[in-house]
Amino acid sequence: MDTSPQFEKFPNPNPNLGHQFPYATHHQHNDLLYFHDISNYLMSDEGLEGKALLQAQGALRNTTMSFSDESSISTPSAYNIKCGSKVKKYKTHKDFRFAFRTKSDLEFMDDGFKWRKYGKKVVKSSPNPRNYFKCSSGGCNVKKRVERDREDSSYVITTYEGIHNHETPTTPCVVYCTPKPHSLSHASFM
DNA sequence: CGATTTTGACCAGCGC
DNA sequence: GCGCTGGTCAAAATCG
Repeated sequence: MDTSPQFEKFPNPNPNLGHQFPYATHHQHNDLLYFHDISNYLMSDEGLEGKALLQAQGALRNTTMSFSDESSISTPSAYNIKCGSKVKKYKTHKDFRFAFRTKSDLEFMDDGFKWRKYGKKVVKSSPNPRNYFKCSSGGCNVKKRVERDREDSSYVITTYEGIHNHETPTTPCVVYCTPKPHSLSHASFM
């Protein structure tokens, strides 16, 4: 199952993959929303649109996402993430962070947005270097960090910080999926 | 030649 | 206050 499945294309007609994703939890210590098993569902090499990605992920089982200010969907004034029975409110888009873990040979996956790399750092918590990106769209302050899983370097951990205030520059949202045996190295996240 | 990446330096936060 | 650590800056190098 691990033989380069990320290029095996299974176009998903429905971006709201909700029930197919296992679950999401909050990281207790840094308030990070973690989508544990998205590694079962691999991203398109054509890109994944940001808000659609969030919405698809927000449709994870037991997880819903809503914008409290419906009049301003592109730059909502607040965000609510429901994860199981817990609801986390984010005051600003800058507060909003989430991470997911994806099995991939590719170091950096194309999510449909244009990113500018601004740093690379070897951190003590991992033998693999962490890469820092900013959205290169003017006025958009979304950042992401990309690093390989310290316990299994065939996985890439991507952390997004903030929500884009613009549309994706490329054609969005086809999610390819290949089931793989469950393995969760972040069991401590609850 | 402009955009992007690389990489060492710098800075801020935190614990001791 | 000091040292450690993670995050960011910015000049130089590289790329398209």
